[in-house]
Amino acid sequence: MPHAAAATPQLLRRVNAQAVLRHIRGADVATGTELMALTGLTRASVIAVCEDLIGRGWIVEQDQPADPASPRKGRPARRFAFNRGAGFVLGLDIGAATTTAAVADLRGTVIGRSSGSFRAADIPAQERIGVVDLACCEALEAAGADPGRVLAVGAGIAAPVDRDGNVLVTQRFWSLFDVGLRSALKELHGWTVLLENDANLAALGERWRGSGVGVDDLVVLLAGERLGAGVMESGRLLHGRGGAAGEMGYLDMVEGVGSSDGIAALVRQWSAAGGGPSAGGPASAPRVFADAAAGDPAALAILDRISERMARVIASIASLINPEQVVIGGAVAESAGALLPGITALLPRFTATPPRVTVSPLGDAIVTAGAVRHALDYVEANALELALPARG
Amino acid sequence: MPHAAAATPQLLRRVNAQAVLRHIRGADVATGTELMALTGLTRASVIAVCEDLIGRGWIVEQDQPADPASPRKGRPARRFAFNRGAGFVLGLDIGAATTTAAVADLRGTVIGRSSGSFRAADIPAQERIGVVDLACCEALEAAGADPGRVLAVGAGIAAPVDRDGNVLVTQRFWSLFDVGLRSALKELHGWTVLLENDANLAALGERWRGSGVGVDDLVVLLAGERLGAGVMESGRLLHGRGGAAGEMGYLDMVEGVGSSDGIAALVRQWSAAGGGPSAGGPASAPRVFADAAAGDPAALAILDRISERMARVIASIASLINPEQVVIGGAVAESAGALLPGITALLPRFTATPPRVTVSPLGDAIVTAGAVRHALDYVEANALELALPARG
DNA sequence: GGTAATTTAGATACAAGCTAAATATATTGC
DNA sequence: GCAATATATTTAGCTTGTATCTAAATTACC
Repeated sequence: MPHAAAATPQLLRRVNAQAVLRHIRGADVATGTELMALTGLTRASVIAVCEDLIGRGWIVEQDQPADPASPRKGRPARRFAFNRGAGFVLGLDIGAATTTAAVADLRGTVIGRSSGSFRAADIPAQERIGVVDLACCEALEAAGADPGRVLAVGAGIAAPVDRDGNVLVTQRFWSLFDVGLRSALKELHGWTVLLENDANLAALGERWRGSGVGVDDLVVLLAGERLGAGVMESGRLLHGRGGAAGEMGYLDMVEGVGSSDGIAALVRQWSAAGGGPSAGGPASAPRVFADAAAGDPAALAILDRISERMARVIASIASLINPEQVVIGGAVAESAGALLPGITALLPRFTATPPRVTVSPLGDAIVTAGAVRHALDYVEANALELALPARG
Repeated sequence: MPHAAAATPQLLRRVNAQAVLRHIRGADVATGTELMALTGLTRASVIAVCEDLIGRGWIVEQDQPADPASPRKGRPARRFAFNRGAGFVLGLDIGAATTTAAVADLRGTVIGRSSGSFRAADIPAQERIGVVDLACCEALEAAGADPGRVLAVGAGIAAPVDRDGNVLVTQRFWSLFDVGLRSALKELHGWTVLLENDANLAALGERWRGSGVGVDDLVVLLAGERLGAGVMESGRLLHGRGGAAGEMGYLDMVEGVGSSDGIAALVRQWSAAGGGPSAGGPASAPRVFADAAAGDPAALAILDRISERMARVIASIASLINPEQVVIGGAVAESAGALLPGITALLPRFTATPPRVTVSPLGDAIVTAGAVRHALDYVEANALELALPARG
């Protein structure tokens, strides 16, 4: 049996340092007195902790601001600021056809971005990894960030990933890809890669900087090339046994209707109508919506039909998970706004606990935003264990 | 802003005492050396912690066993044992028609049980509370347990309860009942009542002492008077925004089929066929199963139909939550065994991640078992904050 | 411009809890 | 009875915390 780590005095420092760091991170700059109030520690302890954190590189002591704007009495306080440039994180959105990499500082501000496309669907894993690596390096270059200062990489893929960040072997394609990707980036740059399902990352992103800020029970529908849901309950991502929570590809059949009438079909239909990423047909989404606004019965019927399907899916989620809010994101999001009133109106007919329904404002960046957040979560949780590379 | 409790040296003792107590609870009796190995602490600390726990009444020092069966060399070790009689917990199953109370010691062994019925559906809350209180007192009497030594009361009701143990005001009937129940039991006996949804408690019970032991991603379908699901993900109960997670009453409509064909109808149909609690019609469940076994086409058709409905419900859960196992419990459980092969065979057609499906072995006690576990969880989590009443 | 008031910083004394190492105690085996 | 063995207890020292007192730096005021 493994040791249950004994609580030694050092644990106290770690706990208190985490608390202090969390507050400084949230407040941009903090004084000892503020930290005393926030943490409940004495001044002596707060100062000791801050000195510790300065030594580790996580915070820096700021000069006194020469601004007469805030003239306060008494001896000026030492000002401790979060060192947002102590390192960087990468957020990756690895799709079937393209990959996007985003570089962010430790506050999550994106300071570099780059995309790359895969030449074909059946290229060898080595080439795929090369495209991803190139996107990462280009994004770092654009940000002026040293690859050696990347503390973690969050990566979203369109496959189930369990809560330990592993892809099931049964997912043959992604499995091979992943094994190679993770070890390749580790060997090339020494990076730690944290894999997650793309819909789960979308949920993280939406709760962080989307329309679900502060919502603990949140579901994000990521509809585009495929349909997946990222489910957060009590502020935590749900994975299920094999990471397949929210994989609704098969819901079609469950609905008891022919699969040609199900969700996947809905997305296809929508896409064919110009709402999806591969738009271009004569019946474009804008035209359908315009026609509907003008009162065209055929266009209205299409919208009604789509709204009802969406409402049924959301109601099914509401009955099982009871989220406070459901966000529609992904490629279909830009067209989804017009459907909201219809969906919202239908929901009470299908569920006793209808959630608020919104459309994601994050657009294409929904997965990379979540990937950045995922990497930051890891860095923040392990801050005191991670050694910051010395400033070059 | 509230103080984030500062980590003081006392926290160490609390953490280590919890760890030691947890191990002693699991091992029945432990020596200092064993605890050193399990916790990673030094002997001095382990002994100090144990002395502390003895003083608080949670553990007792056992006499040396005069058994030559285990003749060991060296100085005999002090033997610390969990004081399972330091207090008691109550587990309540509060149904629409009846209430059952179970008394258990701190190991969860049920040592007393009693039930009571409500005279009618519309009796005043005061009378309802009286029935519940009487069942509690009778169960305690049967167990020979002093009501003053009850440390917590877990109570399951057939309504949504949020993760703080509160019933939504919109649930008018249960809301009134609960407010009265909680304060009444507090005033009468000083008990702390922990409310939970009955299906959620069924999940706790099933993971504790049912067919889901050790399963972290578990769903329990509680089918009887109504249909509800208790969902555990990563070993935690899911509540959702208002505690309505798993309330599948409305799934009928979502399935896109007439509600007369849905789940509630399934349960009604099953019940009418004698599978439910209100059995008694001429077409009893045993007869249907017997006929089916004899090859009767009509009976076989009924079973097939029910199996397919069950499979669709479970598949819907599998697609959204991806549990490792689904347990069928409640009044229909006794008849459900015969359906398992059919359900299991159908599942792969409806979901890519079919869970293992089993039938609960807990019978009527499924909710009280979970209620006891719920109360024990509370007691164990707050052991060092709870003052044990002095031995009478 | 000196002085009081105010606010923060730093230093000292002490308490809680843990480790480590030396010493004491109780039992078995010969 | 004595060695071997396993456990218990004691003592010194480390880390981290609190509490309290004194020092420093700035503003406000006369």
